[in-house]
Amino acid sequence: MNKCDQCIVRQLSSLKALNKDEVVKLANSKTTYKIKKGEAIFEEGEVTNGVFCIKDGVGKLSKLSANGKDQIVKLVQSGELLGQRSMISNEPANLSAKAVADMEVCFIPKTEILHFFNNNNQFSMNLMQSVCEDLKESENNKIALVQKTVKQRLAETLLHLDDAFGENADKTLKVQLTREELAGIIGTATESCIRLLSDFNKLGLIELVGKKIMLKDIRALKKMAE
Amino acid sequence: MNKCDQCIVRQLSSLKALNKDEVVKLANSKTTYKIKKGEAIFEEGEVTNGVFCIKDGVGKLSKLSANGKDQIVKLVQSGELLGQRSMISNEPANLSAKAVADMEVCFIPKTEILHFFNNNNQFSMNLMQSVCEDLKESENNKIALVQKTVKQRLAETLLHLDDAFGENADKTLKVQLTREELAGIIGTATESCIRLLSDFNKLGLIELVGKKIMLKDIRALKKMAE
DNA sequence: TTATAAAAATGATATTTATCATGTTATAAT
DNA sequence: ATTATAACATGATAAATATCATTTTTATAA
Repeated sequence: MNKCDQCIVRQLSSLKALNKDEVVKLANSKTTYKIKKGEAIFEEGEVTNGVFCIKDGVGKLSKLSANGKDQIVKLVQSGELLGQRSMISNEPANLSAKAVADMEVCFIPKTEILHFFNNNNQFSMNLMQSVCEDLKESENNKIALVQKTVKQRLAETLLHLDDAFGENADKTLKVQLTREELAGIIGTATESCIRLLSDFNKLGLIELVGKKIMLKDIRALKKMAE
Repeated sequence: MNKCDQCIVRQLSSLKALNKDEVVKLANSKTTYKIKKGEAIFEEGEVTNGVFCIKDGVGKLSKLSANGKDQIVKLVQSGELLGQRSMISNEPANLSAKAVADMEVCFIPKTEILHFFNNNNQFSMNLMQSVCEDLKESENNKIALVQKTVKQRLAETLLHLDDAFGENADKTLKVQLTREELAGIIGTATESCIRLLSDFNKLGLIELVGKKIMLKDIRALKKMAE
């Protein structure tokens, strides 16, 4: 009957622990809206007062550095929750969330989430595990960033994008990032990123179809990444 | 009466939310032991089945990389809990924990912690916030690692060590890391780390007292770090 | 105390990566 | 369609950092 019940976020996120009554409460308190590519869901430093469910699209969590570069911390996609950390820590957002592709999101007020957290052990456990998962990912990602060369990081990131977001019918990567954004993920200068993509192209590891990227030799990319 | 009640970990960590009865339960289930400098509390991949309270000493959380370097993710000190993440995620440890200085730790079995988690909302909230804090730190640290030069990272790290662990009577840093460990924190080659310390020394930013490090010009170090 | 190993230090050099300059191609607005 | 703008691309060069070699110093064990 109500829409939240069938929502992908409800199926994939911590919200799967909610019972029928709780889902009804959820559906009544949420607000849905659309975010165009390039627009922000929230900005670093903003008080969000709730979490965002990503129903559709792809977003990036990033932080602007002193030198003006936008470091991308994580890409998020449909099914995921956003803003859990700052809600729980009672702090303004540490990162900005912006749409990389057109998005549809729902906002759930903090009071609602905290109510579930305090009354549904499975939900609080799920939420906890999701933050723990983020922490583990962040730590491992950090190690990779420091210990691998830019070339290795690029190979690794391309494989991850393929794996996490899939491919279009023409075999190109579904998430379409600008070279600047890709550079922001691997933590390098845009020119360096472009140059390496060219190299990969010449080596037959990938194929550049306009701005799109097609992975041609996964095995070689994997070897390069490790 | 019981020792856990007055313990520094009980005062500083999530455990502060426990009531008297719970602390008694805690005291009865814990086991205390000592870890000598260099020894491991647990290793990457190990199933820990509980958390560790750090009563005394300093430890490092690190991960061995393919090229044989030990990347240090975080230093931990008395008052902190260790192994929360893998316990909650139900996974083997993602990182190794080793003593940088002689340590005294208590082990608390998982069943105990989970019981508190499910029956004490304040405790679960505290635990949650502590993981969230770790996540935020990890993300910010990651950004710093990628966007700052090795020189900036070294300056930043020295300031952080001074701030978080304090100084000896002779004004040298209290945590005594080898140059290799320091390099492992800032993510660089040991030689590069040593070379920069020499430079800092010549510039009057720090003074090298044997293997110990004394910060001489905090203001200049801060300027260098940003 | 002496032998031995580990840690720290420094030089020479190679490699990686960033920066600046400039050109090209694609995209969007008029 | 035409112009303006942003994204992509590539060359030349500089700067940062790693690697390898060697020496000095410090710690540790026989």
